[in-house]
Amino acid sequence: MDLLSSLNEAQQQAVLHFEGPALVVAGAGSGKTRTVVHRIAYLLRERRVYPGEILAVTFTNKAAGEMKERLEKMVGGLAGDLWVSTFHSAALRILRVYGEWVGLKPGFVVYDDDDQGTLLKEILKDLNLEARPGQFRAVLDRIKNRLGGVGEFLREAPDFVAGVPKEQAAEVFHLYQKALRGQGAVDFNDLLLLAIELFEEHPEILAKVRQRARFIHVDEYQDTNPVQYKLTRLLAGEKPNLVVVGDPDQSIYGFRNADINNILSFTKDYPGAKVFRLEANYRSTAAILEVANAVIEKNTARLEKTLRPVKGGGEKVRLFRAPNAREEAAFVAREIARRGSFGQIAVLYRTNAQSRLLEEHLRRAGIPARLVGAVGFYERREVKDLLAYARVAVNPLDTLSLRRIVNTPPRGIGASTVGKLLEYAQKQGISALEAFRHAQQVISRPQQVEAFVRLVDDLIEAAYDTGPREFLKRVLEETGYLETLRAEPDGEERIANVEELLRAAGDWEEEVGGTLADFLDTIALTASAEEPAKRVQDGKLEDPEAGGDEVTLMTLHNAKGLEFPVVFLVGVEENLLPHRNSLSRLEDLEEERRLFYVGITRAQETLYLSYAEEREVYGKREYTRESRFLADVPPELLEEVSAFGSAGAAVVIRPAKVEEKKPLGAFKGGEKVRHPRFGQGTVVAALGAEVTVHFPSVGLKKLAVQFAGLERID
DNA sequence: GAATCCGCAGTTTTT
DNA sequence: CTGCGGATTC
Repeated sequence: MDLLSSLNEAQQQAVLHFEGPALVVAGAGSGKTRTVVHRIAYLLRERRVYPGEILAVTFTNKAAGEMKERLEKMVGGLAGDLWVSTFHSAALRILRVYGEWVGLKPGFVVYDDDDQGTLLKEILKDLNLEARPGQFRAVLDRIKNRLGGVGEFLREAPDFVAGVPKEQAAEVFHLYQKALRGQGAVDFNDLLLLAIELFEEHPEILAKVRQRARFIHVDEYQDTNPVQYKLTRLLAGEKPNLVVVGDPDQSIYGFRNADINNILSFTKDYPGAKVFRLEANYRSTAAILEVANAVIEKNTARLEKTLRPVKGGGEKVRLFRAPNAREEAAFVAREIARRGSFGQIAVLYRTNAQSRLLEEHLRRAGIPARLVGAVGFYERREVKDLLAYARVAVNPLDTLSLRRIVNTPPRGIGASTVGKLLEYAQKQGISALEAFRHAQQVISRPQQVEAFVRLVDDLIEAAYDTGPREFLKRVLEETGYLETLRAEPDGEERIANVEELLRAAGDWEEEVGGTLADFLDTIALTASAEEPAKRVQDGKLEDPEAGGDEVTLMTLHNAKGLEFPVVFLVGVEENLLPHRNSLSRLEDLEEERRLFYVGITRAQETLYLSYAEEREVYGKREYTRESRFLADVPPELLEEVSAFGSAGAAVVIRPAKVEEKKPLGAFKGGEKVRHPRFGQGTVVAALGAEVTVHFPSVGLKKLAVQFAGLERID
């Protein structure tokens, strides 16, 4: 297959880039992944680069999987040796090999946000600090995500953070780190920080890894944080063959310390970097793109870029003003019912809390829907309980997990017993499990604890030679956990979740394979958005692949990178989009605007915007008004619809003819044409009455369709 | 030690 | 409104 012929001029240029740094500014729907995949194939085929020298970093495991799949299709078996991974997975993989060089214990586990929160809460409680754990986690993340560490934090933070003096916050941070390491655990941020530490202290290891990453691609570069930036720099080295791909207009993870400046100043950070701009948009109609462009133009933190439609014309954007959130949801359900073909439709919102009403109305209307990434599957209590058994078996030092399972299901080992045993552990300087072994010296009725220790020892033994599925089944058998669940109010659903976990474990064994410890690693690095989606119809978890014709519900953040023929973007109102917590700072407001932009650019054909003038927040009624961002939508591209009308179909209040404001003529991107003077060429983009054509003879030309006298060649 | 009840805080987004 | 933690009761 020809690597270039199916690409437009800008994409080709990017693909042909060989050595040195390059920035690919890839607008929404501009064929970004395609370009990266083709470039890798080009390196392999035309430049004779070994697959074992190429690293591609993506933002999610899902994206990594998709890229790998596409590469396999293009280059076949060679793809097996490529390194395609997220930052975190890559770091973990390195630390599994070299972790001991930076003080990690062999079986260390990765704590997720939940565990991080639990640990933090305990420390705060021990110190009698009245701080909000939620806020405190943000502080912790900040310290860990911005390189400067505690020193910088103490220098630059205000005197009080999360309700406590910053010196005390720093103390909590130290205790937290100590507790983590003490039980052989690392958190998400540690993965990257320790990788950096490893590289800086052991240049020989860095040199080795660099061999494996002579050509580096970083996708979604606009979402990298300072730590990831540093890691990239280290890997790229003195002579960086580094291609970063991204779109500052889609930078929406600032709250997680992603720094949009990483992409904005790439050409300064990497002198001599080439810049390629992918602006031809293959996804959306001209109308939708014009709206998107008009909205994002208002931002200041940008790289100049305008999306150019390949598709023509299109319907106007529809706006529905609902008297309240209930009516808004009802409108969405009615419109969807009217349209049919649910699989093409997505409903996007700013906050997860908004999904509830929508779910309810869709269910009532009998519309099948799937909820992406809401209540994390791996965050459910019953799932975490079972996995805690696995974690203890793999890493007996994991006290957090040990405490979780010690009385789950209830086996007569209550809080006071555990308290005594932990105190003993502390005093003796031994691990919690060791203290459990000495139960008869500590408590008066040690039988239950002794039985529990036997169970744990059995499981530790089993963990050596048992796959995840069988291991989990064994836990169920030996603990009688299922029976306990059955007695609970929503036991049936919980049991279904347990079954789903077993199924997931079985699938993993088939598709990936490995030890129980590997399985835990996979789970730790899987984001909720990548999990099996939740079916709204029956409330149970099912295989997302199994379904087909379902409406997709998700947050704007989760929608990045996806596209749908029909998109409903709901809650376009003040305090929600932009969110109330983002109103005071300009940077935050701009990020909210980018979120709006991301939402708009998900739509291929039809875009609905809606908001509610009244909405219940925490059961309290609140009044709101339309989002300030709506003012930036060109009025002539907006069409207001009403809920009233026969059969409940949306009725256009101000019917305006859907004029083809920018007729595209007959040309489409990729088509071959002949020009009277320039000869044969390929259409790169068609924007309104103007087409951009690449001619081998003279390069890129912008031509007016009307006058150019272009002829299509078949 | 376990079960039940009450009060209050929390929801912005997540690798 | 929900879910969690703490207090109260069995």
